Amino acid sequence: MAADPSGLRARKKEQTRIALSWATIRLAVERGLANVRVEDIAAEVGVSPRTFNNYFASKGEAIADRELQRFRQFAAALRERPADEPLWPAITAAVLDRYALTGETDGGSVEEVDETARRRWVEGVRLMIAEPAVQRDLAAAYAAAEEQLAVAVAARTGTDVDRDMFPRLVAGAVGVALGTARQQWMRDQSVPIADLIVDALAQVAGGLPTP
Amino acid sequence: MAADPSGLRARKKEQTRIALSWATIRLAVERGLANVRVEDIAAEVGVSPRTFNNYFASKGEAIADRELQRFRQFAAALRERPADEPLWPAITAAVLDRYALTGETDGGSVEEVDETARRRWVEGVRLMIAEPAVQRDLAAAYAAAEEQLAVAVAARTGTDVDRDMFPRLVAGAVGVALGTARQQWMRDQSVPIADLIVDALAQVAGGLPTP
DNA sequence: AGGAAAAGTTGCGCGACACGCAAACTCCTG
DNA sequence: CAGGAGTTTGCGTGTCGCGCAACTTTTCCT
Repeated sequence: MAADPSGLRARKKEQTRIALSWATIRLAVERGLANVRVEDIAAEVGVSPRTFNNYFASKGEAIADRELQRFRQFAAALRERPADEPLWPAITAAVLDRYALTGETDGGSVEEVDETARRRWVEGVRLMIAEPAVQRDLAAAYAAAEEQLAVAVAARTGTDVDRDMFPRLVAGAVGVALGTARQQWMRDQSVPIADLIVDALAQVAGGLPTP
Repeated sequence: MAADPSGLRARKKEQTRIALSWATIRLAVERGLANVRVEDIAAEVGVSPRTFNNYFASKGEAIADRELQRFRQFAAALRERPADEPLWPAITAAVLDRYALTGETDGGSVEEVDETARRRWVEGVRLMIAEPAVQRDLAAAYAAAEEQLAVAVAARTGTDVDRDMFPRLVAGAVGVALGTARQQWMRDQSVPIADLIVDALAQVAGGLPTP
């Protein structure tokens, strides 16, 4: 479904999925989620309102989808790391590879935007994230993604997803680390997010020692 | 709001809140969430449908509320642990105190229920939890509760919730541990949940070493 | 104690949403 | 190029979520 380049068809589908997701985010950031109707999003993408619900069950889900995809890509990246690499270095590398370096900040073109616009955007995102509905779906998306990550971890460590808590604990811990890093970054963008991620992962991997 | 025995009023309020929550859970477990309307829940508790939404914004939120309260109680318990106790032992003790020992299994009376009924209940819960809507609100509830826990951890370790990632990482890790333990227990009830919790917390506190 | 104020509940109503269903349309396969 | 699987779309419907404005109950102040 996600990485399925089978037909030209699936590509188109994935394209509208992404378009819908971005449109939702953009509008929500600009006007606030409450002032965005499904109708608007559909119009923005040039598709029927009914179709929106074919892809997403709610606006929140559409918003969370980008984050979900990133997390999934990262899980996939982990799977393709050399098998003999120790777990935590592999995770860190995979995260930095697929998660932090993508320079996607906006709906399409990246480029340099003037500073005030960037601030406005970040603030908008902060407000959007604060929205209860978004929190819900975002959290759920993380949970779903962690499932996949847990499988990857299990494969790598020779543990069993159904019997051992280990893979799920690792997946969950990674999710927490990434989420916390993101949160921290939104609060203060003076430190690069990659550094925060590395730091958070290190703390988790180190057993959260009291500083 | 939660632990506010100020007036006789708040008590009553908390009572209906709990009643609504349990009623929602019970009905959802029995018939499946989709077959429970707000109207039914309200009727069960003897209150107006409109009132349900005064307490909860959705059925999912009502369901998640019990778990949220437990988590909050646990955060409170942590706050009252001796300040010189090391972090992780304090957390473990607080969890076992407030989280695992409450013998609440059903809407009210505990007692011994016959085995098949218990299994039916657990299975019902499993299905309920699997419901996307419930997953959403449950995850959100955890996130909210972790916020409080983070504050407690910060106070105990002399860190700052706004500047250090540490307290949030710890809170998140604890949440993951509890969630994973609960999940594991639902899959196989042969191991007491308290043991699973202790195990999960120990793994997290130990830096998730590959077994 | 008594009455005003604060807090909670209820009924009404509306805008929006989630989703089933079936028809129209599009792309793939042989 | 024709059959069929996969998608989009319009329509209809059952619920929601919540604002608003009475109405009732508790609390507080003098």
